[in-house]
Amino acid sequence: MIHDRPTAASQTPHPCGQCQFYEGSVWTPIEPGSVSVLAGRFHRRELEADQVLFEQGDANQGVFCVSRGLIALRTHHADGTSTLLKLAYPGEVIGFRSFLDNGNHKTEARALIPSRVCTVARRDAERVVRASPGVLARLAARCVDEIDRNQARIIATATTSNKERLADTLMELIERHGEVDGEVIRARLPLSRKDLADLIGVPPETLSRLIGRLGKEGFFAFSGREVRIPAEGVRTA
Amino acid sequence: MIHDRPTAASQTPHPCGQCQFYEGSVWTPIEPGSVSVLAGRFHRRELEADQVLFEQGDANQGVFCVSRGLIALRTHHADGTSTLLKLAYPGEVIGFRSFLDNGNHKTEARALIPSRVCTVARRDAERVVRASPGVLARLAARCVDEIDRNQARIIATATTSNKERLADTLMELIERHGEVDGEVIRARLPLSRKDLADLIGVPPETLSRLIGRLGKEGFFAFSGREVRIPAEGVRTA
DNA sequence: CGACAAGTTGAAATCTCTCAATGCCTGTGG
DNA sequence: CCACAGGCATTGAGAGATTTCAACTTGTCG
Repeated sequence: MIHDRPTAASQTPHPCGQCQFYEGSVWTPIEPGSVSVLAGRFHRRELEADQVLFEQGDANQGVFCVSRGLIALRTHHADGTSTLLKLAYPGEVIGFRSFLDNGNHKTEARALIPSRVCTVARRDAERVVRASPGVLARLAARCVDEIDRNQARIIATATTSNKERLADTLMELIERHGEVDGEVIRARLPLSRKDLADLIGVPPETLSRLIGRLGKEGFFAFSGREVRIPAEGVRTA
Repeated sequence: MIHDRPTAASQTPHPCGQCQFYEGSVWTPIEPGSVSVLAGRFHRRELEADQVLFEQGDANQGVFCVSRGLIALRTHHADGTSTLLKLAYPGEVIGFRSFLDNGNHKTEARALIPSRVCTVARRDAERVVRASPGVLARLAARCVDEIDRNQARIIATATTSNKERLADTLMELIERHGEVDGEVIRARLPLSRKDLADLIGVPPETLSRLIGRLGKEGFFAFSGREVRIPAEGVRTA
């Protein structure tokens, strides 16, 4: 393969150049010749809340970067139930599992709130990866992150009670979605009770009771999808 | 980088050439020039039962392929408990997480039975990966396998009862370790009760009771580390 | 044989699940 | 404006499963 050498004249701007997550993106640095491949067929997509980006079982269409909003990755089981496997925040890459694997998506990706996603089509992504192995290395790094997260979840499930795990999950959500409001931090959870239950791994009734118990203990205060905690030493991204 | 072209005279035999898992190995195919790198510093190591290959927290020393036996990957928690995260059978690659991530091992690797492991030292592995991006792609594929396994475990924990999960785990173990003996399949489990309990995610006492219940139901018959099931349609690798 | 680890059993407390009923919220149609 | 359907969420109650701690048994290895 012949790599284009950058010249002042021929240089195409990197399509992710304006992205807030350009640093740390899997798409940079790459061979100059690949920039035009990316720039050409790069695609930005707006999703409304509840809109599906890809369905479980679909053939992989490419690699997606979340640039705004929040995407939920779920698997649906034969009996109609589903498990919420992951929340993908801005800066995260999704669809890379099936991209690397050349197979079908094992999860459904659905926007929880209005979101924006940048897509690199499969064929183009493959071309860029071939020319720029660094991209593959960075995708592998994302895999490693995913492995770490999943293992942390397995360990948490094995070693902590449901109530603790709910409290931990809430703290993570509050870090992301909370805002200081006087003496308290207030967060509007982006999840339905059902989804939150899936995340903890209990049925919704049990979640409801866990929330009731946590509320009674006083640290967390719930009202619908809103949670409040005292403002003390909690970093709110 | 200049790639050696293979010639009848200069060709070094691939060090994994004799390995039962040569096909499907992450180390093949590679650039001919990398073969001598591999061949030079390749290292084969025999482990006794219970011997440690690497400790949790150690810096990554390289990439390991299990060629015989069985390696357990565990994490140790602050409170002294531990979780058995994975059983690595012959043909599997371990240590790639920390290799890709350039970090420390998050798990301890310990032989459950006498085992053999082939090692490619970190520096050499890096060299080969740079010259042969295909290796990286194959490591990424192993990552994807790992992600799939972990997700399957998360889903199983969330959707099936402990008893079911124990039965499923036993069937997998029997597939690997069982031997047909007349009307029954007999397997000697390579795991202590404690490890088996870790794998299911319950304390040993609960495991003991689960085993008791499964035994009473009649399909499985236990005696110490041996399990027997009726021989019917079960593939025994 | 004896000591120590591993595994099992007992019993009470706690937690969770299931299923059914009720409450809450929202959007629609009269 | 109101009533009401439909979906989500909570609550109740009983059955079932799990945890914990302690006592006891079994197995193993010197």
